[in-house]
Amino acid sequence: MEYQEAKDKFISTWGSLGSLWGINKAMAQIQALLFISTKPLSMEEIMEDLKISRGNTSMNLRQLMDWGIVTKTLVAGERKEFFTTEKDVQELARIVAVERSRREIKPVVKVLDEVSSIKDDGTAKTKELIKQTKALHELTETMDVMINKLVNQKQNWITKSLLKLFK
Amino acid sequence: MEYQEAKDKFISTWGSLGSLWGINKAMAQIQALLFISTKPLSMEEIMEDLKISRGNTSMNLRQLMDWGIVTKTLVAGERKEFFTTEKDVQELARIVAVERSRREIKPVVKVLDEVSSIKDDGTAKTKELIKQTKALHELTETMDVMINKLVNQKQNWITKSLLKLFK
DNA sequence: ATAAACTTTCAATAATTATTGAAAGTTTAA
DNA sequence: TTAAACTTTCAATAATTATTGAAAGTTTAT
Repeated sequence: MEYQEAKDKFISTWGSLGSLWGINKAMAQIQALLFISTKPLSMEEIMEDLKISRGNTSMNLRQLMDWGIVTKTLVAGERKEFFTTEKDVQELARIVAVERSRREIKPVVKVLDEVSSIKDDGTAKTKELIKQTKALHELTETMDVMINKLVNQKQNWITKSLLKLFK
Repeated sequence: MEYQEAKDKFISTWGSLGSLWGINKAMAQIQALLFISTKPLSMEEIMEDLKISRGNTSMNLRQLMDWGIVTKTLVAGERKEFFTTEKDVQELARIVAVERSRREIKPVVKVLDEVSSIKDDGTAKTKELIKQTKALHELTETMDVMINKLVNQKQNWITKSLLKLFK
């Protein structure tokens, strides 16, 4: 496999994985492109390489910056903006985990808490709703705590966690 | 909040969470409905409760069965089929984790392995591609091992894991 | 065998989500 | 200032994904 083929394969795989995880394709592909780039890229270069429009590139770069995965970099002597992504995989994974916790898990925990706190009117169906959503609430909250715990180990968190689990 | 409102809120939240995670809305809603039901439900009842068509119900029930989350149950004296979902949250989480590992993570690990194994032609961009995809490969594989490790503790795996991590 | 009761399939359609591109907005250099 | 260089916004459109519903398929009881 040649460089170009490998590159395309990586970008497209990362893109479809992204959309499977609620991150849109272009966003994932831009990140992938920056991830394997040896230097910061301009909007122009990204558009050209991925064959996507200026508008699309602009919007998705913004989202990536909102996630804290991509940052603007100044390139000496250049007027236009250049972009880079976090290059350390562990730090990348940390950011993604924290963001997903904040955006997706926490709101669900809140709803589960509300739903499981309704007044028990004594009927079987109400009891079941309360019981099951309580269990789900507890699970989701535990998972969230776990993620945040894992992720706050900073240095080498994945390896450290793995070791603990294997004991 | 009354029973019906709480039920609707739970089902719709679970539904949108589902679509955020690459599971379609109807599929997640059917599972949610079964999860809080006090008895097995027929296709008829599911259709009616969620206001979705027969075809949609049939297809999504099949998917839920493929995932191993929903099972057909025979109800004495009834000809039609009835459905139930796994009611234990920890077991449910285990099944989902194993399935996602199989369906999503493993194929990506494979691609990353292929891409990171291309011949190093000495250019900077090839070196960078290899380096970064290798790092991603290692990360993804470690995470996959971690998930499978977590999940194979069977009994009370989440609590057990949390304890280990807190030490 | 037949027909009623039920489930599945799948082409057509609807709903949702992503993408474009050009106009509006902003920044910088001279 | 002004105008060129650049970025953002957003209504229109395209692409994708989900849903319907009716015909075809299957099972069961008689």
